Amino acid sequence: MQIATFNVNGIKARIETVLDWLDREQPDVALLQEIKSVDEAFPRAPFEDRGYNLETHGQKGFNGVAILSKLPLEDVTRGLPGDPDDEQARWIEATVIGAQAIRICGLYLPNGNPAPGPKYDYKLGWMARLEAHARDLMASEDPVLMAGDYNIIPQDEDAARPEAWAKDALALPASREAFRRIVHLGFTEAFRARTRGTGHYSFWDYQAGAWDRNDGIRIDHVLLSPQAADLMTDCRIEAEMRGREKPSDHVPVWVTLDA
DNA sequence: ATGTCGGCATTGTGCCGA
Repeated sequence: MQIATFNVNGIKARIETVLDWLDREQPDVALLQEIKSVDEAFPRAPFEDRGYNLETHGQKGFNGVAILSKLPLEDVTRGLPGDPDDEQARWIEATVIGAQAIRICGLYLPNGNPAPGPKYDYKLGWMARLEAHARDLMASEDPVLMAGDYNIIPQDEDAARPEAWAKDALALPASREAFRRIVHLGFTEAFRARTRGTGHYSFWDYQAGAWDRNDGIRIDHVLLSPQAADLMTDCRIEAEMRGREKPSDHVPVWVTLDA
């Protein structure tokens, strides 16, 4: 089973890019972030015509997540538990029914800039809720995958110019600590389980020729519970997508599971 | 630090978020 996470930066602006990608790469499951669309305005038809089941959790203008799946989806839930007053659309989860059932979670973690400030407080609060929910998911002992735009640079090696991000919400010590607390519940960070070293990025700013200079950061991650990690046979970043026509500022990250 | 982009409110362009 091939699963990809992809921050598309606006589904309406990116529709041709995303459809070309689906036709070429044929993921079984795709988790999309920053759809920037309400559910009623999401262009469902071209995805359903290609045989994808589609579940969205959108809002007007910002944020928004979606799950595409060629396999059946069951028990879909929307919104990260822990704060009924949180109106930002950043979490969706569903069970994908393949050779074995996998709980798949798509997330768009808050950016948090500027830090310090209320946006950073919201980020850390959201991560505390994520930790609590991840603990519950881990306790299920089912195969669980949590993937998306984490807006976290886990280590200095995950940035071309770490010094430029030292005071940014994506790399501050408190951000990294919150990410590690989640990983340390027992999750495997899929990419780093297979690839070491510098130079591996999933985001390049649109500004200042960041792609041309390979001035990137790695902020899109896949976390696997032990039961899911045991199924992983590959994980890769599709960096070449950043050089295509009308790219998102993020590229897809893929995992292959023997399921 | 800022060389860009998407969406919104809104009809020409400035603001916000990233």
